[in-house]
Amino acid sequence: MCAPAVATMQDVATLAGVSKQTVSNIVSGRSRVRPDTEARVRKAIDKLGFTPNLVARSLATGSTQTVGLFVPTVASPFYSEVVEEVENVLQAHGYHLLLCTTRSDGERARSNLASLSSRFVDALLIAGDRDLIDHLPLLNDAKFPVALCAWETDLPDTLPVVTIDYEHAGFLAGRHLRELGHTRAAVITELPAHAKRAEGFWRGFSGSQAGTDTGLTVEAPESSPEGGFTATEDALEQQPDTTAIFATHDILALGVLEAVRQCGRSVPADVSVVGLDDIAQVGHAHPALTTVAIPKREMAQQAVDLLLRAVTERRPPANAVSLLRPLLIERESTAEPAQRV
Amino acid sequence: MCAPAVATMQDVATLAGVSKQTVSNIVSGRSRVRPDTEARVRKAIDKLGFTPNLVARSLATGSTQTVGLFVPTVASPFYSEVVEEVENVLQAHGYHLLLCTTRSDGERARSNLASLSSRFVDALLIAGDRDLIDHLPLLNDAKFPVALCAWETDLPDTLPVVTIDYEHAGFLAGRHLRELGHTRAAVITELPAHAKRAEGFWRGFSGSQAGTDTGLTVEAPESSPEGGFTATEDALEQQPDTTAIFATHDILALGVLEAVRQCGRSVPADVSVVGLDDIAQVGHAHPALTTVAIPKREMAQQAVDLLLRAVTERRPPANAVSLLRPLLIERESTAEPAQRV
DNA sequence: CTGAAAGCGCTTACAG
DNA sequence: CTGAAAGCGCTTACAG
Repeated sequence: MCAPAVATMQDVATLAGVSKQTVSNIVSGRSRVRPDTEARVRKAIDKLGFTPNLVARSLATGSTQTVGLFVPTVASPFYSEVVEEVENVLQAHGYHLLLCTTRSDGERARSNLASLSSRFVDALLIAGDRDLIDHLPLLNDAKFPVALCAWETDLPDTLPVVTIDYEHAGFLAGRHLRELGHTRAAVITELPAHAKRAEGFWRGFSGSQAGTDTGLTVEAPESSPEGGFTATEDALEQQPDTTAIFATHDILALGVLEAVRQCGRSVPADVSVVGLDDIAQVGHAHPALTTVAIPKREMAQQAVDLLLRAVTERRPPANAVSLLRPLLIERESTAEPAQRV
Repeated sequence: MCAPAVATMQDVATLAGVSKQTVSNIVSGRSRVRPDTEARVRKAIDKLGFTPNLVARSLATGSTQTVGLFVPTVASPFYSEVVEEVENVLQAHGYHLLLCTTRSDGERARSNLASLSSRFVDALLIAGDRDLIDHLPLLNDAKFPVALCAWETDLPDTLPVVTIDYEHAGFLAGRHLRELGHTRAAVITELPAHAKRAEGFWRGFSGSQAGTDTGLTVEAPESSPEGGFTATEDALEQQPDTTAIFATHDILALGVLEAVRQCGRSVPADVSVVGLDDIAQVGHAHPALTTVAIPKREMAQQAVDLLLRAVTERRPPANAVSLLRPLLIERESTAEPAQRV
């Protein structure tokens, strides 16, 4: 069970009376072999319970069929969806996933990075910008392709990145609310992480009459429904005539919904609410949340493709930034503002 | 950047004018080396940007310093916490995490299992029982130690398992509600997965007078707050005098809280609610949820320790089942039943 | 304290 | 279609 005499290719070969190269050919399905020889070899494989040693194969081929993924955490709907999408794409290409969660711990990130940098993965994808940003230079002499995704602030210019046009995401939310007729909005946000989303929102919300004072921005004390709740209470107190709220993340929006209700107003009759991300649960919220969806699947797809292409073509990936366009999903939390009397 | 001439130990050795074994000794810090030699070698290492090839090392040592983890999904608070705990323990021991999410896809699980079974990981931990159960026999001739955790139904007897005493978890919830004075309860659950939790609950709730008809059990249509919501509406309709509800998972309990409120009753004044798991968010629910905490950290710790001990001692792990005791966390969602007039 | 040899288990050209 | 050789880049005894 543990390690007592594992069969090797050589064992199979001698049992079948052929050379180990023939066994290799059969196992990898690379070159044609006489049917009777193949049958003999397969029988020997079964008998010995032989399974090729992937480490030896990796050393010989120079490929581990594994890609590393760094995410800040997996305990958040956004990143857990990213992880699953990345794994899907990897799997489709026959690759495995080595996962590192950095947990807002720069030192931990650094040491993980260092230990992976030894040809242990064929490529590395880094999602989210919180923890690794200071250690990015380490990556400059990585021995495999590296790419960034879900990157919102401070794009480094030495690495390819596949991310979202977060400013446009905010813009879509703002334009939607303006088009519905809202004129007084509040943005519930996390700064500085979500600065672009907020900027985009105001650009979309003020429309042609840029610079107009059309509302206020409140920072959530934490990235959770509670954070959104508290910030919304603040916002509604400071600006009682608010009819539209944009939360820069769905997680926050969940708390916004609750706070609005708690203040005795209803969504969307009194206040419209828009989120951002489209995490699974907001479709079931009460009311179902209108949100700007982040195309995580496409992002994962594109990032992994980029990386794997570089791996198979043995060249560095093109150093480009690819910005995916988000999409507004209209559900039940937005409507025209009530006629004030 | 990609693969053009990576420095090897031999390169370092010739540059420093020593043999590669000396370099190996220095890199692995294994045996003492003359300070001036070491200095020369370190200089060569820096100059060449040498970093040892972990794959080659693995082939030579027979260890990849990687353990595989199977979970059904990472998009659930329970499993994402398990993943993070496992990674914590692994990291503390200098191991990496290879993650596979099975996504309720038996075939996917099987193929992942097959491809890992080739000495690619030093050990394998399987959490949750939904997807892999049919393929467990494959593991009997795995070439590395395997263990199960977070296993609730149908314990296989060929593999060691570290899990929770789920029946006791239910018992604690039931006893707590009985001790508060409740006599009419409802259990919101997922069957058959959570059967033990429900059984334990009724055992604890009925106390000495076993067999008494003290309430009803309703199955949630899905594993989500909405599932809990719907099931609670049913329960309250079928049994209007319910004063206590046990949800067999916190996720369900979130919906229970909402449904009770929606029905015009309040928690805990009219109805007490107890969950199970203690996922991060329920501490912030309104009201904060009383729940039976699953010691995930201890579970991860014990499972990984078991596995790594087997790895280092080169023997199969003891084939035992270890049942961790959950703990009742009293918060604000439970109280004595109101005096009915 | 340092070096020459053998080996980990595969694969990749290259001959027959 | 099959086999003998060399090599992937380390480490592990074993000599000096």
